[in-house]
Amino acid sequence: MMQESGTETKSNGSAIQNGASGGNHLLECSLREVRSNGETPSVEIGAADLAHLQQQQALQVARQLLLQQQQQQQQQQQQQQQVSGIKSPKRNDKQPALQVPVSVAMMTPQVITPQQMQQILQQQVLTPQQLQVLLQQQQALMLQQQQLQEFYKKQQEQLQLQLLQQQHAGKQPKEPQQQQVATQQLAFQQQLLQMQQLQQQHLLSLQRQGLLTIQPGQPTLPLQPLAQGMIPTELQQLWKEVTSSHTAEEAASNNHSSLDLSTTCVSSSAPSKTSLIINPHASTNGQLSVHTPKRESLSHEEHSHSHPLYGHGVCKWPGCEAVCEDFQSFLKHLNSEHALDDRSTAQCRVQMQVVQQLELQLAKDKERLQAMMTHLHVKSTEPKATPQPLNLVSSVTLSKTASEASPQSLPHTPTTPTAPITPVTQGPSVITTTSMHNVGPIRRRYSDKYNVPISSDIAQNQEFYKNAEVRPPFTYASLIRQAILESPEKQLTLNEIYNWFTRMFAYFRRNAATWKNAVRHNLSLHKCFVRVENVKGAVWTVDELEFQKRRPQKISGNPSLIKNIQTSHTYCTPLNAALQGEEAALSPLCLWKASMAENSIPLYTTASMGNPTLGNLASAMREELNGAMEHTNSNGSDSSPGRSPMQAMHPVHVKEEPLDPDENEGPLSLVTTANHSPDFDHDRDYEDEPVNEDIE
DNA sequence: GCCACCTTAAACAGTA
DNA sequence: ATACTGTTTAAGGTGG
Repeated sequence: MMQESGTETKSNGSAIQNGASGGNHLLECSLREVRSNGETPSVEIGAADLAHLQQQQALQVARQLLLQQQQQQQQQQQQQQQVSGIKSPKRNDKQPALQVPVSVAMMTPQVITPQQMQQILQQQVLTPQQLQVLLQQQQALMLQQQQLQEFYKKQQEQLQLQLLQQQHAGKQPKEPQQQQVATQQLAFQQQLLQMQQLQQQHLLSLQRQGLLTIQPGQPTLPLQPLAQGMIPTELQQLWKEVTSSHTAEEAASNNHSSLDLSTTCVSSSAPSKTSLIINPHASTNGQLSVHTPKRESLSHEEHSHSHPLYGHGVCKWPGCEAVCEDFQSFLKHLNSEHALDDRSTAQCRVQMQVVQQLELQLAKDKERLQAMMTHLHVKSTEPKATPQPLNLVSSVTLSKTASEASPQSLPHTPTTPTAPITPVTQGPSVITTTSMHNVGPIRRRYSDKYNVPISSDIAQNQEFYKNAEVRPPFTYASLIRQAILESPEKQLTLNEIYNWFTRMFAYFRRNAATWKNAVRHNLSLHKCFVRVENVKGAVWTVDELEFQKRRPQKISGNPSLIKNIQTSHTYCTPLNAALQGEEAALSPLCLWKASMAENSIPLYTTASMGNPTLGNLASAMREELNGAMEHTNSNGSDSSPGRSPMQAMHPVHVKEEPLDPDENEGPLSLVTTANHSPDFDHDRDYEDEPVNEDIE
């Protein structure tokens, strides 16, 4: 799955700036983690996930160990104190001369930085097991160092106390004792140095193995001076950035447990003065504001149903997962366990890093998409030297059915023309949005042969339509019919139809007045839609007979029918025609398939393969394409997943038995009668929803 | 260029 | 008065 080549090393320009120097060890760890992000190559999400998971597991174990060891250390220290008989309430500040200068680097666990870890991940040379081992090694090193640090600090403290006591006790000769302690500390420092060397060796060995590449300008070990504490304004800025993150990214990031690398750092250090000035409220609501970038003034209740940190009775704070029975207890938990402290702040930073990585990933995929589109555009236009628009869709000779698919929407879709919100959406959208090049007519019609059953298309591309503001390649009539048929009662009120549109298609969440008007217009115009007075008002049903009427007629009346008959069964489902009704519509998938088939464009197998969803999409496309090619001119059953067996039927006119159309789940009994053109009802042309689908 | 189909816009009426 | 529902007409775009 991990396909990143690691060639992308562009900096994301981390917003976090290096603080001057604050000496806050706690924040240092976390800050460093975050800052390293600046040079961090983006990593496939899959890899990141893996890393997060493994890190979390390792950290959990590490924390437990750390706790135990800390306790042991305390016991040891107590014993030592008892032996030396030293005790004093006061602390160090006073004896700078005796303080052993410990470099910041020494105080900072020099484990592999996230950045380095990412590099490793990017190399894709490690198996999950290897990663696990690495992580464990890192954790172990971290632990050791932490222990040493703890011990060292205590030693220093002890030294101070001794000195103080001696001072108080009179001017007795203190040299011996001091020297003793100093020696002790010296030895300890040496231990720390050894530890560092050990870690360095570890890193070097990794490097030698090619698992880790250290960037030239970057010091490996004593990592760059850690960012010290941040000033409030910086923190607030960070908060802003965090809370203004893209929704999709947030959703994604919420699913990622943070690296939580800072936790261990935090646990061992004293409270820092950098502790933020952001009030706890802000911190808790800060994430809420993700969706409602407003402020804390909003009551918790308002968010009770959408709090990003609460779901399924569990606290979603990275690495927490505490069970909270209700929202109130969750709030309690949030304010107590995740109040504004160093730890929470550090975790937040890590989360920021996660988000930034996701953003990078998104940017990369967008770029890739652009490149693909550019490439395909050139290919489809240049070689053929056809006046056809770059539009993939249009580049194919499409018949009217699918025709309207693209274009108009472009102007209509204000959102990024390039990128659908989700990766999944990108597939289809790519096709429909190719028009972003603004070349060619806005509207195109697709060939009937590419007809795809609306139901299967919608089912297959449901997520896409829900998330991408791409106009579905179906006529209003088809969509309305689909909405009605999907309902349990096979009948819907106008409002319910509206709701279906908005629920199923992101595109119809805008310009409501326009498309609602169109819906009403279609309901009134087409005979196939029957208004039925109900107890609670009027509902709309579909007269399948009427609906199916026209298609055959069309076919019969149109010279191109014959051709369509052959081709249509290739792509479309007769059943669809019968059951689903408008099969004429072209799904993005089909469009793409069609374009690829006709343009001899290699099957899409790469780009998004790293993404499961895209991978599925791609495979689905391949499947469809293959099916299309194989079944051309054959009545063979259509095996593509989205289609029902009926779809394989010959696309001739399907006649329904005199059954109540409304009760039909599909054309109950279908009788294929070779075209019966006779009854073409010209009066209501619109009823032929047949084939025109528009895509914007 | 014509025709058919579809979309969009708008006017209008009835009803809650 | 307003909003919603439903009908109808007109205009424009697109493909056959």
